[in-house]
Formats: sequence, structure tokens, C-alpha cells
Amino acid sequence: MSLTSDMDASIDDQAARAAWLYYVGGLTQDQIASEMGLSRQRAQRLVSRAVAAGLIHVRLNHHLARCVELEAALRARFGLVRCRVMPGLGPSRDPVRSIAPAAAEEMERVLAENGSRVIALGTGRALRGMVDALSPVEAPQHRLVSLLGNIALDGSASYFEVIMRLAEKVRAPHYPMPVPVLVDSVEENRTLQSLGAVRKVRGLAQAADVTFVGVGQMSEDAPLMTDGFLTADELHEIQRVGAAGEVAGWIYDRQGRYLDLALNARLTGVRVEIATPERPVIGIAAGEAKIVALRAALTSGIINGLVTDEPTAAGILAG
Amino acid sequence: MSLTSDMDASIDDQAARAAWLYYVGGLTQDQIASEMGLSRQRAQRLVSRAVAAGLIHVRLNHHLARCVELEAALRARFGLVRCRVMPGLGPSRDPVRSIAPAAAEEMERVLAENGSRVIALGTGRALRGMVDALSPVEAPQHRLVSLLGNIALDGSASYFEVIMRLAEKVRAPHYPMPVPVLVDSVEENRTLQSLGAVRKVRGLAQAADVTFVGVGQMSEDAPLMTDGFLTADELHEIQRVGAAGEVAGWIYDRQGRYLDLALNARLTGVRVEIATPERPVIGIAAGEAKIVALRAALTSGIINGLVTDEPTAAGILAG
DNA sequence: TCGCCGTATGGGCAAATACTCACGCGCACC
DNA sequence: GGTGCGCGTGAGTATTTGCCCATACGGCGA
Repeated sequence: MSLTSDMDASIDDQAARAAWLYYVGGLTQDQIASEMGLSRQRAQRLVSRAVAAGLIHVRLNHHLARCVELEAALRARFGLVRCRVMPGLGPSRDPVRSIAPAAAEEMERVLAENGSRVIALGTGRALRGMVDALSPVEAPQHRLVSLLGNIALDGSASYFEVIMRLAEKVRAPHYPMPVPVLVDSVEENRTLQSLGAVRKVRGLAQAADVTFVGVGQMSEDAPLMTDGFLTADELHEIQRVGAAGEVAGWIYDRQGRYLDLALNARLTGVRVEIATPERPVIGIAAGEAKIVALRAALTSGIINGLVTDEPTAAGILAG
Repeated sequence: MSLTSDMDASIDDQAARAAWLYYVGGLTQDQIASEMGLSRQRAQRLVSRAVAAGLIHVRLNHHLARCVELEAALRARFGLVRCRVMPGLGPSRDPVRSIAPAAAEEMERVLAENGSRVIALGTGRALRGMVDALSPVEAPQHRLVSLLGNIALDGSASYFEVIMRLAEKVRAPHYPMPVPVLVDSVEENRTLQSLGAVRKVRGLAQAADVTFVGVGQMSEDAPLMTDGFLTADELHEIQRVGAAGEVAGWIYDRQGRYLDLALNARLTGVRVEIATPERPVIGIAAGEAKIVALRAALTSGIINGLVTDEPTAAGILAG
């Protein structure tokens, strides 16, 4: 009513303002409607739009005893440098929802550092959730680098894009891996790897100060297969030789030792094997299906940091 | 005591879990109830308890265009190093509610730095709100120091305690100013100031890397008066000589120049005059009544950082 | 042991919120 | 200029939530 400037405000501005009044101000949608001169319906739509667009972030400020216990147990058993366990949301819900805010906090922790860091990133739904949950912060002092491309065999960019989104939020220089994840032949791979641009990105990724990766399972619902990088037959063959999980496309066994597969020669991405306390590799993953893959990666130290949820943490420790 | 605190802890745990499922998981209270094996009513109570206890933090990740404009204008006009303008909540709501989360973010920004910093703090409702809105972070590398005491003339500790609360949340060493805000005579003040403990805290405060202060108005509702540090007569006399506002008890005129008052000799706290880009002084304040005081403090650079709300920002710029 | 009092609990109900649907407007394509 | 499509809107409705109240439980003093 008195706020005439609302008239020309963009829809997102209005949504943000409505959500602000609703969540922070504690007004009802009726009050928001009269405050902003809208119908109650519209106020409701704005609020729900703001939530859907991720304008509103909710975080829990309380360390649940059970989660803290699991964190401590994981830290002790696998010598982790970072570990967060978030409450589960029940079996039918996407666990990414639960771990994304915590993963975002870990990322913010890195971004808040003053010195210039090289941050390497994998791909996947969990990392994408992390980036979506991240608060925009100006952190141009850091460099972001991809461990692998985001182009599938057929040329589509269906794989979850992480690095560009993140770079947009933090305004940092970024170095995507400018190649497909997987190529058709060893020769093609050799050609690509010899390119200066590729060599530069690889070099940067290998020198990363901190690395964030998803962890893929090698069961029937393996991301490598659902994303079209492996056929069902290939998957079964790889399962047969002991595949337990995969980080950035590189497949390892139940002890977390990378397998020597024909596939490897066609993978273009950087293999993660640098996890040390000074250069941590943080795994972001949760879900029943990923327990085996996570336990293996933790056992050999492919990852030495973990953000997961309660049932997954319990599952890892149960083995 | 341990038994009751265990009870409280487990109740808080339950509350946190319920709120997590509600806000992050998006379950209804019915679903939470069956998930956790409770009645719906209990689930509802847990969620509302979690919100009331501040276990849940909601933040808006969208810089409203109007607020961004105001921020830019304030930055440009007063050469601010930090500036946040949050949307207003309407005239009848407490503006502290609006600015507290943003102020908390500024504080978190400082706390997230790796190096050891000295953080000086004033008192007041706004700072208290900031601390309440702060996420607990372990930041033991920093030192927290008070600019002034929190004891009134009559010995009561009615002034809003900030430093202890903050120290509790971040587990940092803290140095409260161990004296009343105001003493009866110049001699008493001299005696107090000569104490080793006081000198040490003053020295630390003067060397602060960053300072957070509230800003008090000198109108009829001046905090200095309502908190019992000034009588109405004293206030009127000080108004007559041009008082515009006050930071940590030290009164300045409309140009932001500290006034030479008899009162000064009885003030025990540290006068803030160190604002530089390297050692910023951030003012946390909002409200119609504080516009004049804020404009003055910004003009002379007593503060070079600001967290306020939209109407206040507009009011400052209008003058 | 009894009765009182404070506190926690679940049922019921009114308010608030989310969802669905039909309509209307503008726009583009025919 | 007509027509169909898509988007946004408001009305109506189902669901969810917040609040009040009667009641049960447990501690405590008489």
C-alpha cells in the first residue's frame, strides 16, 4: 500500500520480500497480502515460489546427539579430517535434501578462507544440491576446477553441472574440464589429453587444496549406468570383477583400490588420489545404495572427509 | 541437575529432529508424528519449540533490488567498507528482528577467518539480537572484548549482555569490561582506570581488529535515559548542546564529532575512534528514531560499516 | 495416605495454508 | 481478424496447523 516501489519490483523481488515477511517477520499470508497490496492467493504463491526457487534457506542449529556420535565414530574409524552427519528424512525422501545444507556449510567454510585456494569439484546430484543450498558469497580469491567433464557420450550435457553454478554464486575464476567424460577410444583420449587446455585443467585439479566429490554406487542403479556411461552388460561385467563404487568415474573395489579396467583408458577425468589432511577430499553422499561404495572409499582413504545422513552413517559403521 | 539437563537435551534433540523433518524434509506434522512415534500435537509442539529456542535459522538468499540500491548508495556516500540493508517488516514490528540475521552473517564472516582476531563489542538490543541469531561456530582463535561494562549506576546488570552470550556460542576467550558503565566521580573513574585488569581490557579493545556497536539516539526515547544512565534533565541539557547520537555511551553531534561533556569524565568505556578499512567499526541499528544518530556517525566515520533496514537506510539517505 | 498443584498430553476446533479448477487476458500463429 | 495456447488470477475446497481446554500424571506437603 505505502510501498509504491513494489509496483515495478520483479517477481523474484516480490517473492523474496513475501518470504522474508513470512519466515523472518512471522506475518501470516493475509498480513503480507495487505502489506504488499496483493491478494492472499498471490502472497501464498510468492512464498511458495521463493521456497521453490531456493531463495529461502533453513538451517538447523543444534547438533543432535545421535549424529554427533556417528560423526565421532566415523572420524575415529577412518581418520577423517571433516565429518558431518545430518538427520535422515525417512526412507522415501531424497537424502540429498538432508545433506545439501551441511555440504554447503563445508563449502562455505572453505570459501571463507582468506588465502587463495584451488577447489576441485566432481559432478552429481549431491554436489548440485550443495551448490543450490550455498549462500552467495563473493570469493574471487579462489579457483574452481572440474575433475571431469559434463558431456555424455552422445554429446548431451545431462550430467549435473556443478562448477558453473558455483562460480556464478561466488564469482570465482573457474576451469571446467572441456571434454566429454568418456571417449570412444584410447587414441581419442590421448589426443584430448595432449591439448594444452586439458593439460592445464588437469594440472590444476591435481594440485587442488580441497576436493569435493560425489560417490557413486556400482549396484543396479549405478549413476554411471543411469547417466548412460555404461551399458547394463558393461556394468555387470565390472560388478563381477569386484566394483564397489566410483569417484569421478574411476571405479574401485571393496577395499577402495582402483580397479584396472579397460574403461579407464577411455576416461578423461582426473583420478582422485591425493587425500591428505592438508589436501582433503570431501565426499558428499547419502543413501542406502551408497553405503558399500562409501565404506570402501573411506577405507582406503580416497576420501578423508564425509557429509552424509544418519542411516547411511550407521550403515557404513555396521560393516 | 545432570538428569534435568539430559532431559532437556533429549527434548531439544527431539525438537531439532522434528523441525528438521518439517523444514528441511518438508513433511507434515502428521508424517513427523508417525515417523517419530508421537502424537501430532506433540510433533507440533516440538516444531514450535525448536523455532522458539532458535534451533532453526531461516535466511533469505536474495538481495532485493531495492535493498541493494540502498546499500550501494550508502557505500558510495559514506565510503563504507561493509553495508547490509534488509527489507523492513512494516512499521509496527521490531526492526531488530529484521537486521539481526544480517548482523549475524557479518559476525560469522569475521569469525570464519582463520587468523586470530580481536573483536570488540558494544551493548544494546541490536547486538543482543545479532548474537541470538548467530549460528554456533567454534572460533576459539579469536578474542572477544567489551567496549564498556554492563552494570548500571544502581549496580543492576540490566543492560543487554552481549559478550558472554557470544563467547558461549563461539567458545572464544572473552574479556568483559569489569566495571560499571558510569561512575559517580572523576576520582572513582581514575581509580578504576588504573586497575591492571581494566587497563588490559581497554588496551585490547583499542587494538580491536573489528568492532561491532549499536547506535543510540538522543531523542526523548534515548537508550541512555531509558536504561537509567541519564536523567531527563541531563538528557535535555545534552540535547541543547547538539547531541545527535551515541556509540558505547559516548555522545556526538550531528556532524559525528564527539561532544566535550562533563559526563565524559565519568564514562568508563572505550571511545570508538579507530574506524579504518583495516579495522572496521560496524554499526548495527535500525529504526526511525535512529536515523539522525546513524547519519551523524556515518558522516564523521565513527562507524564505517552498517547493518540496517530499508526504511532506516532510506531515511539516512534522505537527509 | 490423601489431596493439591504444576506440568504435560491428546482431542477438538477455528484459523491458516496449499491445492485444484475454471476463467480471462494477452499473445502468437493461422 | 479469428483461434488456440499458455500463463496468471481468483474462487472454492481440502489439508494442515495453532490454539484452547479437559484430563491424566507425578511430585510434594499436610
